[in-house]
Amino acid sequence: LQPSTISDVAKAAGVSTATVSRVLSGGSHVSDKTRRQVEKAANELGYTGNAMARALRSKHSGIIGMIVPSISNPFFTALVESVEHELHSVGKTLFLCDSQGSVELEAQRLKSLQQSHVDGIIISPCHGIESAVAINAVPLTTPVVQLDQFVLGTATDWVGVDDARAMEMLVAHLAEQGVKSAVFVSSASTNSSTKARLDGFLDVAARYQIEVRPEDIMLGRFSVDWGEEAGSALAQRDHLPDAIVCGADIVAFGIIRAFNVAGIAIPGRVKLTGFDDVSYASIVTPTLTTVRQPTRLLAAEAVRILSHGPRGETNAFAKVAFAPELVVRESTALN
Amino acid sequence: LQPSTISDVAKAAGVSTATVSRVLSGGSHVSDKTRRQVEKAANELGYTGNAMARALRSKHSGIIGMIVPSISNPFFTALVESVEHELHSVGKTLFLCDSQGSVELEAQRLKSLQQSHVDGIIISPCHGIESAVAINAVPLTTPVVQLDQFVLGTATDWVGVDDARAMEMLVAHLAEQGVKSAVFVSSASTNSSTKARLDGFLDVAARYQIEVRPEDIMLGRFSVDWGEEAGSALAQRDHLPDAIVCGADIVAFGIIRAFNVAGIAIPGRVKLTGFDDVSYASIVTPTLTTVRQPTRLLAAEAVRILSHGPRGETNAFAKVAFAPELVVRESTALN
DNA sequence: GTGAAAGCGCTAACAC
DNA sequence: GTGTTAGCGCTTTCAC
Repeated sequence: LQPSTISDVAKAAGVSTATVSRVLSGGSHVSDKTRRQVEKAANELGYTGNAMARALRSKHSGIIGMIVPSISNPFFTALVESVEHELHSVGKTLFLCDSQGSVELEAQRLKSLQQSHVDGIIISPCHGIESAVAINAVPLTTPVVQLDQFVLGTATDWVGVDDARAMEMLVAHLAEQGVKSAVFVSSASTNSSTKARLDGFLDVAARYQIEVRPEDIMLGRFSVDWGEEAGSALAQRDHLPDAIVCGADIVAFGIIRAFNVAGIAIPGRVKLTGFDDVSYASIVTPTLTTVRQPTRLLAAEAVRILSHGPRGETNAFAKVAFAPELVVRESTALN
Repeated sequence: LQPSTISDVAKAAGVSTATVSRVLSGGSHVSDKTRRQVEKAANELGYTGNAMARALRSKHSGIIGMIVPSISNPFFTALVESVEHELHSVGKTLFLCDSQGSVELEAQRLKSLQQSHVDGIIISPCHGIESAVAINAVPLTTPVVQLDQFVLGTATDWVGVDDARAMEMLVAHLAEQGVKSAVFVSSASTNSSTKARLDGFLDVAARYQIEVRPEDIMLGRFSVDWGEEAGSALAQRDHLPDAIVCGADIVAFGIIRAFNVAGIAIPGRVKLTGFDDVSYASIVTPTLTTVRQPTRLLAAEAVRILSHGPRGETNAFAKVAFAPELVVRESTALN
């Protein structure tokens, strides 16, 4: 009833445990005959191996830990799927953690990954500043790569998207559609993505002479609920802006919901844009104009970086920004 | 640079490793003085512990493995979140795997969990029949609970929702709205959820004298794409049914998309229902009438069952079916 | 090509 | 209360 061990197999095959180990792990320097004996014995005993014992001894577990702020945000879901897929193709497995947007939980997860001696960590930090302590507490022996957000005052590789470029494309498109004033709705500006997108937005808006007043910058959380809240507030206003630019698709979904209730037509009265191009962006009504993050590429690059193992002291950290892609849909159509 | 071990701490605190172990794990039978010494030493050395060594020795890892067919299906996302939350509250951690709807991948994941010697497995099987071999291959020492779907010919606990009851509520509601004919769109009937829902649907439809012809049962996959495909096919028909009943919300989303394109009004021309009540059900247009699965309760029960540890040979397996809840929204409104 | 032996870091008996 | 000892199941020198 107890799972069989390597020595059970050794005994059954009439060889030493060392030989069994050799056969089972790549198996160089073993005669074909012993190999077959061992494989037969292993099969008959239903030997599966003990990953912990192996990891304890060999110092690597084949496990990559990943921490995201919210698995229910479809952007992160897609990211996780891509990472999982990518890891699988290099024979590694994923240990997924959700920090629920909490710095404390995030620190806890990070520590737990550390204790599990994972071979590397991919983290989408939940806070652009406060996540620093936890991230810096990870020993340098464990390679870490930040995905999406980059935390100030940390020293790790980073993979993300070129936010400035994305806003450039988005705002240029809006200007083309005749937009003269816009509102920006996103998470708190302590989020590095929001910060970069907001900076880019303001910059490009100014260049296109699109009006953005101080009260037109509405910062809350990356959630449908916050979008809905902001949307309701906007619906109360005496006059609406020409466009609403959101820092994430899920925020835009909230706006759609609020405007549905308020009876405000999109894109008729207001144009709307998102960010990420999650799958639901093409399902909601109206379908959402947004900027696509190349999640496959992001994931592949993050995994590639981790595979290089712990880095030397000297070489600089990688900062890889992928080009986003503008996806025009109904929510910014001309009236 | 190397992470410090228990013997480093022992040395620093001037005690034996056994004492350090006692302090660090609950710590009964230690004097306050030594406890403080040990804690001080551990802190100064930044001791974190090695989960693998502990698990190897103590025979339990504190890790629960979970396998779902598709993490991007928001129903499973919600389930995962709930399970994660529930596990966290009992001090366990989650090892999440995505089988991508593939029986082979599922078997592989299951084996990998087994090798990792997880304390228990929560699985939403991807196939109502073919998943059996892999599930039955799990040693009886590892408690397994099936969530959502139940695989024929397996002997484990199960937690899910009362599908028959759900269809009863749904169809009764449709009948009330004057529906006289309906189409059923879901995954392949080898999926036990689809099977139960379809059986229930046909049963109740007959009772309410709602017409369902053989070609009105459209079985594909649990995905938005399949919904869209089925929706397009329906849109071509000479005359539409009064209602479309979907086996999952995401399938209904596909129908919405297809009907949007085809210019068929919901609920004006056709009424539409989903199943699960994922968060997007209240975001799409029209908002979706559906049946809510109590994911919190499902997760809590699954975790509760696992916490009881491996079961005795004698006692029967639990089959816990929670009551669903009808959620009426725009997609079934009277014209 | 194969075996013997020494641990990886930790916990659980068992002494004292 | 605390230390000593013996492994958990595996990999990896180092002999032969």
